[in-house]
Amino acid sequence: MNDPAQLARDLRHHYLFAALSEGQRARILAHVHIRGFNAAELLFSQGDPAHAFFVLQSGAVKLYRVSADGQEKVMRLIRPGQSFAESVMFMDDPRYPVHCTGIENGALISIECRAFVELLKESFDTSRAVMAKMAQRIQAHWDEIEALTLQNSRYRVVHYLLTLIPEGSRGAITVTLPARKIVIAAQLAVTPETLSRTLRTLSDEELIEVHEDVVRIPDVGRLQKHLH
Amino acid sequence: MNDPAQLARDLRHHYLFAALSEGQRARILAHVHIRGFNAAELLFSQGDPAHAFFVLQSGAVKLYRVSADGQEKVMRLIRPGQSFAESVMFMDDPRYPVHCTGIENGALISIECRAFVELLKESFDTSRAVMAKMAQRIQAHWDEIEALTLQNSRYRVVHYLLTLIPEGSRGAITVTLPARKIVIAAQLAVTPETLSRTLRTLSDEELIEVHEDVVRIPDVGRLQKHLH
DNA sequence: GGACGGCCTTGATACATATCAAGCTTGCGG
DNA sequence: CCGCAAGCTTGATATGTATCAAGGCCGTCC
Repeated sequence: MNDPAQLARDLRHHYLFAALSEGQRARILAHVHIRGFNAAELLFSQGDPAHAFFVLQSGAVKLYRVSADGQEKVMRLIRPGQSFAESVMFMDDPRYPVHCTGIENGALISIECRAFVELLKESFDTSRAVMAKMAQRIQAHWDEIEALTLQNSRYRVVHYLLTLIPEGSRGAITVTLPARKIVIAAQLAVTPETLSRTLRTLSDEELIEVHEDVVRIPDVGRLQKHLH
Repeated sequence: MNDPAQLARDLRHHYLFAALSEGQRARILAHVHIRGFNAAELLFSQGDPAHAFFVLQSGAVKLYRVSADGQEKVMRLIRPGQSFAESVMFMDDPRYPVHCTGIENGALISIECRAFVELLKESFDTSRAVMAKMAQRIQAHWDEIEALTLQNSRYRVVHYLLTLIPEGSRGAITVTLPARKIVIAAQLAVTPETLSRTLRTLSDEELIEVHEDVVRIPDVGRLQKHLH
């Protein structure tokens, strides 16, 4: 897992590195590190000075904020292959804007901001890839703000389930929840109780069947129509 | 207002154009256009194909989404000098992710995406400026998502008032609301009634004084302490 | 193997904010 | 000058979701 050659192979097809030449890739690898982490391990805190951004190699982490009274809002759930905190590359006083904690044992790849920005100067295609990714995130944020303000908790739960299914699925499909329900609830900005009740209601309406963390959707089209 | 030389002067110090050479600036100006608009005029709709992004020259516009039952959420209120929709430059199927409508008569500068991306290829400093701006927006979105999920309406109103005052102000200060209260309420994701009641409560507590669209804050520090 | 502590569910209740409704003010058009 | 629509405020009521509370299940640790 800590093998540099393996790491190079892992990153070769990642959007952040795909457009680089062999030489560039070799150069940046000197500034790429990997570390293991455990479930529940705090990886960084909101406000910490930020000199690197990340790609998750394995396991899972959550990015979240906490209110004064301890309530938690999960901003993103990160799964292997996903990158996060690229934005800190472009800040004047770079600090992580969220907390990051492991939710499953895994390994995290860190990329030094300064070195990667140097690469961006040389590789417009990489810059464009970064900008495209940031544009996607902005879109996703707007969708989330809309869901939080214009839609109710049922909509958010249904919508979330639909995001878990592969692109363009029809008919019956089974998905596995990517984290414990408490974490999913914190991502959807509802209490665990409300999530539980919403899933029960959807089950009673025979729109879904829930067994532990496995959700069967007998008819994707019908569920979509129930987005309210 | 439609004078190209004036337009060139307007844009020279804008972050999107500041890093360009004279030649580059001249070239992009052929792909920059300006148009007037009226209050309440629809400038584009969510889902429209997008070939340009914008800088507001004068007046004001709102970027917003609408729910199935007609409820409106203002995503951003744009004032002169501010740019918006830069993200569409980097989309595969570029479409505006929000509606845009004038709220005061004004003029809008549009910049053709294709031409600007060509410039980005040549000017890393401009690319970096765009990326920095996108990073700022992502930060702002996270702050907004936090405010919507972890904080109540009173917090959002107080926080909003504090964003209106100049950086680092202390003591007494007077601000003018940048739009009608209905629009502000739609931005804060509360009803006009709730906004009205919240402002009244704050007045009763002598944290603010409201006269029409002018808000006097006798003690900024005291208001900040009341963020809850 | 038993006890403890999370996680999840379900029920009862509380509360923040929306909704509905009415009245006031202001600006504009006839 | 009057009437009317739009914006804003204030009051009464409704409602969605949180909170509080209890119980069941399961995995882990002594």
